Amino acid sequence: MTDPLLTRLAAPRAPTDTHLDLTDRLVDGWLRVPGPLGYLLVVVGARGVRYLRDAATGEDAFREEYRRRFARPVLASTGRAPRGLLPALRGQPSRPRIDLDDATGFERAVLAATARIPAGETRPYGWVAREAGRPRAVRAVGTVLARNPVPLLVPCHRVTRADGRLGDYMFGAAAKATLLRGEDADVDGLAALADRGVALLGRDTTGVVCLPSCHHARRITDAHRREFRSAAEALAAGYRACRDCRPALPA
DNA sequence: TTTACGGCTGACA
DNA sequence: GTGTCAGCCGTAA
Repeated sequence: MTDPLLTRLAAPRAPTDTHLDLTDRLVDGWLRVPGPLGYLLVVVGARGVRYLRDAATGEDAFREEYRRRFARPVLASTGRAPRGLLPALRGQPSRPRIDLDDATGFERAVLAATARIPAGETRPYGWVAREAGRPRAVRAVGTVLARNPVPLLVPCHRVTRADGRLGDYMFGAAAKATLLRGEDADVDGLAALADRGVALLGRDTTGVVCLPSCHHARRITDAHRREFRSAAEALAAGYRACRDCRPALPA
């Protein structure tokens, strides 16, 4: 019904980026900023953060990769980090502007769904696929997240395998665990549940079933916690899906 | 237009 | 418990 292009054209222009000088408004610029695991290289365009990678990549490789991927050059920025970027990288609830104009519709849907995963919680790839409106495109979700232009800002480290293992990560599986622990996720507890084949946790007083990392699940007392190995098992026991973490239950 | 390739998943040894 | 395989699907070349 509404043409996305028209929507964008009709949108009010972004406020002037006072932290950028004229050059930065014409050409994307990269800068080096501290991140949770070490320094990062970040490309900032006039519309927001466009690209972020580990500084260990090396500046030359970083610039080359950016040029190849976005078909445009990137210069060293003379500006400072845009508003909100540094706090967001420190884990504070800050939302720097992110420019995903080059992403496809599917990529944007995947990144948007991933961005909705609360800090300290995890969701399976299949959950992201469902939230993105392509429930069977699980593998494709992995492909999108593997090339997430703005990791950390779009928290792809919170997307894990369906069996409870953490799965792979752009910066390495160990970094994924470190980041999650830094958000106070109970990585070891979740792994222990997964090892026992527990896929969902229910609260018998409410009949609501959650993904194990859901903040509601963490508050279930031992006396009222009910463990389920599958969604079908929870459904058969009369439980309904938590409205926050939205585990997939068969219809 | 076609093909190959994954940060996956579920089923079955 | 672990290993393998086929199926899945959006992208890039």
